Amino acid sequence: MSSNGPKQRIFSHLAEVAAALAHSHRLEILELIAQGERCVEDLAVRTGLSVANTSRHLQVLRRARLAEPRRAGKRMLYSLICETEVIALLAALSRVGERNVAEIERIMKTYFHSRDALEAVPRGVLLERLHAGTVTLLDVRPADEFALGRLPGAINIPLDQLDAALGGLTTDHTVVAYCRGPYCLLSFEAVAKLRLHGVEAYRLEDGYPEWKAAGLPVEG
Amino acid sequence: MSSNGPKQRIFSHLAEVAAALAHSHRLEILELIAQGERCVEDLAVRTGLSVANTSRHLQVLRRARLAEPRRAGKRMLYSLICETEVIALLAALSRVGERNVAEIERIMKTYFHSRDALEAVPRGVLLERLHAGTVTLLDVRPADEFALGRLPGAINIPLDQLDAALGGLTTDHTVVAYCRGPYCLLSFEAVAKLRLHGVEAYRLEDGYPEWKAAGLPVEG
DNA sequence: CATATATTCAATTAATATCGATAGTAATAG
DNA sequence: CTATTACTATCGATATTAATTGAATATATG
Repeated sequence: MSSNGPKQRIFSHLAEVAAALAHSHRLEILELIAQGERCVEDLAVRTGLSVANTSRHLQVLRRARLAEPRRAGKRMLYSLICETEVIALLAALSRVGERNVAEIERIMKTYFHSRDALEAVPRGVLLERLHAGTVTLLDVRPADEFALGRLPGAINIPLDQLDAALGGLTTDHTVVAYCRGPYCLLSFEAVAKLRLHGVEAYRLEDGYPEWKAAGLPVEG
Repeated sequence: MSSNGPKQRIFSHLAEVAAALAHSHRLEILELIAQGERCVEDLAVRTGLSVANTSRHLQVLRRARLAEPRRAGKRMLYSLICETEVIALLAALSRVGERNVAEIERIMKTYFHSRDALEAVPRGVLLERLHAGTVTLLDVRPADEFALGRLPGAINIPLDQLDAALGGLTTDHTVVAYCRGPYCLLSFEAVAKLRLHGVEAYRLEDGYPEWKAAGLPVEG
């Protein structure tokens, strides 16, 4: 805790919010609930953490007022509070991290042998092309996340079903793939697969939560 | 540290950046060096921390690549890296904190019995009124911070000299006061003093670093 | 070399993450 | 209505990590 001035006390409160972001598991949880509300066990399974640990992390997010549960029967469904602001904060963190921590760039480049090749389409460009009808919009997240909310007109082929679907896919259109957010790898891999099959494919820069936070229309 | 996927590793890096923000002393240090570069001892004096502790905190900021020193003789002068992004991150943190942590509002209201009365002037409005020449711009930070950089046309009367200066102050103009940033209390107190003396005074919302980060012109 | 300044070290204290077990709390089966 | 089931939260214990201080070390100046 703190001390004298009101300034110190305010900084302490802001520091608590930052502390809630200061753990990779919590960032992962935030990315997940940014897709839509999720119960504790669900989050535990997806993150590979124990339920007790997941619950503990959720309490931390709750105390920092970043996330909030509502009861639905036996479950507690967690979601972001003030989605727009929280997502903006995560985006600002990513931007600083990306610019400052060269390691992040390195990981991206190592893992995907050519991140540059997997060009990102900005939201504005996608909007135009959706209007013009010159693009197929592909959501490669798991089906249940798709069900919780999606970009308008998107079709859902989860990444693990993409290979199977590629056979029957007719592609006179360019494909734009999206997933959970800037560090979700699903869309990267999807674009790589699509290109191997000769499809002209691109990633949407950012993912569903950022789209929604930008006030753009969503379905679901 | 972490584990398997590249995603986990990226989140770990972002978490390190967040961890660097997760301490009130470091937030205070960041606010100070956002005014301009500062040596370690200087920061220690201003924050009331020991030099060793200040240095330690600066190393944390350095590792997170939020701040960076340059040598100047015997001193190491620290400043922000990528000012614009870092200030945007701090602003996003403040916005979430302010909206989510009701306590912050409460502190502001308790300390200043009427925060609302101390209306904040947005940057755009100030720009217009500066152009029109209908406003006196007052920088109430310490003289050395003023020397490091300031808004164009501002006059400097540090808060602790304001009472003395009030006698000789002729005020046919509205006064807009600014200081270090949204949680710096100097401008609040200045506006309160000015109003007691019958001057029509307002605070600039945010402070010098945010002005500079917005790409607006500065002097110095 | 003596001085001023900054960093690092060693040691203490405090906070956080994690796990396994236990204790709520709400739906539902009887 | 009660007992059971299915989740979630909390507690106690341990391991890890962070903050702070005072002393020691390093780095530049003159």
